[in-house]
Formats: sequence, C-alpha cells, structure tokens
Amino acid sequence: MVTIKDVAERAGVSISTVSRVVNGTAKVKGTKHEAVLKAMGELNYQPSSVARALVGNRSSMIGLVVHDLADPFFGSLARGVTAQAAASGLQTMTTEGQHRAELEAAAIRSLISRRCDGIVVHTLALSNQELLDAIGDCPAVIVNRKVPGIEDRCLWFDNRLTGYLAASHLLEKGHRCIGWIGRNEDISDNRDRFSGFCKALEEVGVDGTAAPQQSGAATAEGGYQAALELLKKHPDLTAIQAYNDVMAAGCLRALHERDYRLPDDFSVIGVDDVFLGQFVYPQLTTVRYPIEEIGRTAVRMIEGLLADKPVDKGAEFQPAGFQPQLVVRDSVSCWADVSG
Amino acid sequence: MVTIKDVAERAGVSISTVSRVVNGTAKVKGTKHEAVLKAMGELNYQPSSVARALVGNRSSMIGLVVHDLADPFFGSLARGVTAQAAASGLQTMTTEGQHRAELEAAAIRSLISRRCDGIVVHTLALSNQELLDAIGDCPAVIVNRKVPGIEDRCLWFDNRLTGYLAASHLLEKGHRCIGWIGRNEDISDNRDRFSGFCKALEEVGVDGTAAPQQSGAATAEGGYQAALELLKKHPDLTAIQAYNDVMAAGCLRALHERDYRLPDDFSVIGVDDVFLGQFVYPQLTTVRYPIEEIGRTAVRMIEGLLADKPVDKGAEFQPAGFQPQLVVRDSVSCWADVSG
DNA sequence: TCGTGTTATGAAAACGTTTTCAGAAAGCGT
DNA sequence: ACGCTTTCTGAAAACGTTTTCATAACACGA
Repeated sequence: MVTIKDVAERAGVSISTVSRVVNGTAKVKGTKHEAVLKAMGELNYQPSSVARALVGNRSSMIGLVVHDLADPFFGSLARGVTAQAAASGLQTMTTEGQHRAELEAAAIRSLISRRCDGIVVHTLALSNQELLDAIGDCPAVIVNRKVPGIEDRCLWFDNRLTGYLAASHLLEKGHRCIGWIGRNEDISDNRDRFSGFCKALEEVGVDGTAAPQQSGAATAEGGYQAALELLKKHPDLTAIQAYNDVMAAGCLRALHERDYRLPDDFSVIGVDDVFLGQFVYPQLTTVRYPIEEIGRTAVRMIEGLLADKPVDKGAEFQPAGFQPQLVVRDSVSCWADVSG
Repeated sequence: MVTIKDVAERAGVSISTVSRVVNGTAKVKGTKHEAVLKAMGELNYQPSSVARALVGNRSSMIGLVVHDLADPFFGSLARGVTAQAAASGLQTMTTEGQHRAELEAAAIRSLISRRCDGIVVHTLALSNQELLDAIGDCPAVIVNRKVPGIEDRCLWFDNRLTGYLAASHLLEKGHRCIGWIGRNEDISDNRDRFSGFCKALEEVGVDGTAAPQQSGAATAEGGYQAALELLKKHPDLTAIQAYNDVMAAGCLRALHERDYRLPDDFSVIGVDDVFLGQFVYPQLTTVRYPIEEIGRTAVRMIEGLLADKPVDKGAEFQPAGFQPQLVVRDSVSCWADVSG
C-alpha cells in the first residue's frame, strides 16, 4: 500500500505538503506542487479513508439498516439513500436487520463503530428504548416509525390514512365484501392500516373488525398463502386489500391460479407502489409511498443534523410532502352490483 | 465518544489490558478482568473499527459494486453477498456503478481506500484493462464477467448456452416465428445470449440473425417499449425471447395492453429467474441464474483469497455448479401449428 | 541594508487502536 | 530465602492521515 510518506519522499517534500496538495487546504509553490502531483500519479497514490476517518472523526459514510435487501421496498430505499448520499460525496454502507432484535441492534452498533457520519434506520424488532440506546448520540434518522422523544428525526407516515384511502377506493367502486390480508407481526404499520380499513368500512355501515381477514408473512409467498386461505373460507369476497404491494402480488397469483378473470371477477389493492406493481397483471392499484424520495429526504436530514445542531425538516421536508396518495391502475374494477 | 483510554482509566488498568480483555488475546487476572468488564459496561464502550482497521490493516468489510440497487437482480446479489459475509462476521459496503465507467472506477477505488478486505465487482462500462487497474492488488472477485488473466477470480456463466436453452424450449413448443429483444449496450452477455439463440434456430433451419429483433434499455420499461415496437413491425410473431426477466416482464405488460390472451396467444421467455418472474402473469418461464448463490460463492472465494494465497474455487465452486437451467413455468405455451 | 509583513514549509502532536518488548509479580522446587 | 520459570502487566511504537505551530524564505517599502 503506497502511503503519503512514499509520495513525500519521492517528491522530496514533507508529508504536510503532500497533504496540502491532496486536499487543496493551502497553497504550495509551483515546483513542489507539480512534483507532488507527479509522484502521486506515478505511485498511483490513494489516500487511506481509514486514517482520515480516524483523525478527522468523520468518515464520509452514511449507514443504512434495512430488513432485507432483496425486497423491492428496501431496494428502492437503498437506491434513494445511496443516490442522495453520492450527490454529497458520501458513501453508503448497508446492513440487514432481518427483523431480529439482536441483529438490528448489532447492525446499528457496528455502523456507529465504523464512525458513519450518520445513519438511516429501518427497524421493526427493536423496542423504542432499545432503539434509542443503540443509536446513542449518533446523528440518526428513523424511517417509517415515530419514536417518542425524537420525532424531529423520524420520517413516518399516516398508515391509518393509507389504509383508509385504499378501502375507500374499493368501496367507491361498489365493493362491500372486502377481505383484509395483514402481516403476521403485530407492528403499528399493520395495526394502523387495518384501523384505516375499518374506519372506511364503518362509514358505509360495515363492521370492519368483523371483515374476513387473514395474516401471513410480509412476502409475496405470505400474501399468496393468505389469499388461498381467505378465498377458501369466504367464497363471497369480491375484493382484497393487502398490507402492501408485495403481499398483493401474492394475492394476484393465488387468484390467477384459482382461475379468476382479473380484474373483472375480483379486485385487489395494495400499498407502497413498488416497482413490482407495474408488472403484475393486472397492474396494481395501490397507495403510494414515495420510498426512494423518503430515502433521499432522510439523507438530507442527516446532512442538516451534521451542518448545524438545530434539527429542522425544513419546508421541503414537510410531512405533508409525503401524504399517501392513491395510484389508480387496473387491479380494481367496478363491482357489478354497485347500488349507488 | 468513549475510548479505550476512558475504560482503562475507570478500571484502573492500562489500555493494553483493556485491549486484551476486549479481544481475549491474552489472559488477564480475575480482579482486573472484572474491573474492565464493569467499566466497559458502565461507559457503554464501543471499540472504534476505524482505529482497528488502521492498525490491523483489515476492516472486516466486503465491498460490493453493483449497477443499480433497485434492480431485483442486484438486490438478490447484494442479499447473497451480505448474508455470506455476515456469516463470517464481515460487513458489506455497497456502491452503485450506474453503468458509467468513471463511476464504476470511483466506486472500486473508494472501496479500496476504505481498506475493504475484499471486493465483489459487477461492472459493465469498464474495459478489462481499466478494471484491472482499478482493483490493483486488492482481493477481488469479478461477477458475471471473464477477465483475461484473472479467470481464477471470476465467476462467469455460459451465456451462449443460456440463450440456446431458452430458444430451444420455444422451438420444442412449436414456435418458429420468434423475436429477440436484447439490450442496448453492446456487451458480451447480450451478444452471447443472442448467439445461443441463433444457434438453436439454425439447428431447425431458421436463420437466427435474420429473426425479428429489437433492443432497448435493460429495464422493464425498455422491454416494454421494445416489445411494442417489435409487435408493430412483426404481427406474425408467436413468441419473444428476452435478454432477461426484467425485460421479459416489460414484454408481458406490452402484450397485455395489446389484449393478447396469455399464454395462449403468445409466449415469452426470459433469463435470470428473478423474484419478479413468479409474480407476473403468466408466471415467467426462464433460464435460471442462481444469483444469490453466486453472491455467496464470491464471498467464499474472497475468504479463500484472504486465508491462503493459492486461489482455488474448490470442489464446491465448480463452474459446473452454476450451469444455466431451464425453469418451466407458464409463460410459454405450445404453439397450435406444431408440426413435429 | 534593514525591518516588517506575508507566504510557504516542515516537525510534531493527535486520532484510537493493536502489538511488541521488557519488566514486575507470582509460583515453585530446593 | 534463593533462583528459575511462568504468568501478567504497562510503556511505547506503529498504523496513515490532518492540523497546529513555529520557523524559514521571500518580497517590499524605507
């Protein structure tokens, strides 16, 4: 490994001088300047980010904790974080939490021990207190979760409204026998979306909590299994609202297998608007969560945190900017018996 | 930030002693041992990986260069790399190359300057020589590409066979008017898959190079556009073979839009076997590339590189283990006019 | 030619670890 | 109580940078 010392020696100057031309922190006279540049080129010198991080106490790295990199939701999140970080000359380091408390904590701690300048965290298994303990005083932005005490560093969304919007759309289209497919884990996202679902149903005089429901793993496979089960138990259903798009994709697969003609025979709606939704058939109607944009915003917030203490999401980060929004595509059709 | 010095002070021992209990590199007597443990706990001490990396010249990090994190292919690759690395207590740092030479080079250099123990590289824009220059003497495994001179550190696949298998399947099912949808960039993957496609066609007396073809960006959108174009120009087509699954998903969307009844009216085949393929309709018949497994193998190879100089893919890494394999699902149907 | 103010340069400290080396402490056989 | 191992322990060097501080070199007006 060629070090700054090698360059200095070759150029016949001190290491301070080399450092100065590398970083442009001070002027160095013409002849020496060139000599250094030449030596750097000849040796193919590459400053050690490690040494820099040690002395500067900053690493130009943003840490990211996600559940599973192969899940399109997190792929988009990673994309957003990486892109925005890159725009500021920062690199991203991603770790998986796998939805297990000890792994999530280890992931965060390790990112901190690497002296990431800031971290973007998506966790589910950790309790609020555990999460707070793990992040300590590291500049962190929590995605998709509202942690009491540090709300100003959280980006969360109105999951209740999200569920409400989706259900309302189904109701508007005349559906009354709607099933709910949720995820296994008892997390607030799931509860809130279901609660919004119930609220919409109540508004038209249906008891949502009594609606047919089934839960499964938050994967396409989970959605598939749940849908099969639900269809078996409730042949009268005309529509399903799923926890998210990935599960909804699983539902569609189940429906195709059972030879439903889609979307005429049955409607499905999801949440998230992941890439996948545009390539299932019928294209998925969903409620949009601007995931990539959320990743970008998280990084911007960290940059703010780094620049000046006062935390401030600023005008452009208004939660209002992230209102869930219905995206109408093809997977929801009017139900023939529409009465209104 | 609490340092080893703080812990030493609090425990009334030297920093060497603290280091020893942290790493278990030597025995320290009972009373002191406990004192150190206690101090560590009270201060919530977290050793600095940065300092460790500097002195030890190893960082417990594996670097990964991919094209685009939101693409399911790379999501799976990242998943495999991350999982295998984690199993050995290594972390993964991912950067995007975006298919632009200067970014790909910068990504590699930056990973090296961070002193990654090894890197897994997927690049397209860099020439062989540029790639070799960039990786220098860093333990690296090149994925999906055969770089002359370091074949023993490359994991590549028989793209020609891949294309051949896919086309043969379509032919077997009776299709004779088959279109090819390739990707824009003139890269060997694309050339080889097309060459395999031609070979299969020639075997039944059709001139593959004269087959209807269209290229586009290697995205679902690209596949969609290309399919629309191809269908317009060649209404007689009964099947399309796409460069990969993502483009094939785009084809399916185009076909649905044009109201083809799938799979009866038209067949589509892809390559890769990404997650997405199971959730499009009809489920995609494809040729499998075990992406996640490839990521795992790459990390294992790096571990080998690190442990002992002699590079050796070993029995379990035989390229034979990665033979492309046809995965029959629903997107290819028998063509009615089947003569044989 | 001398001060005086700028500007360019190098020496050295600092960052937080690990590791080497030498010395202190402790055990043990006599 | 003596030497001889063996076991623990701390001081100090090393890793590759950045940055502070002092000084050397230089220019300029008198």
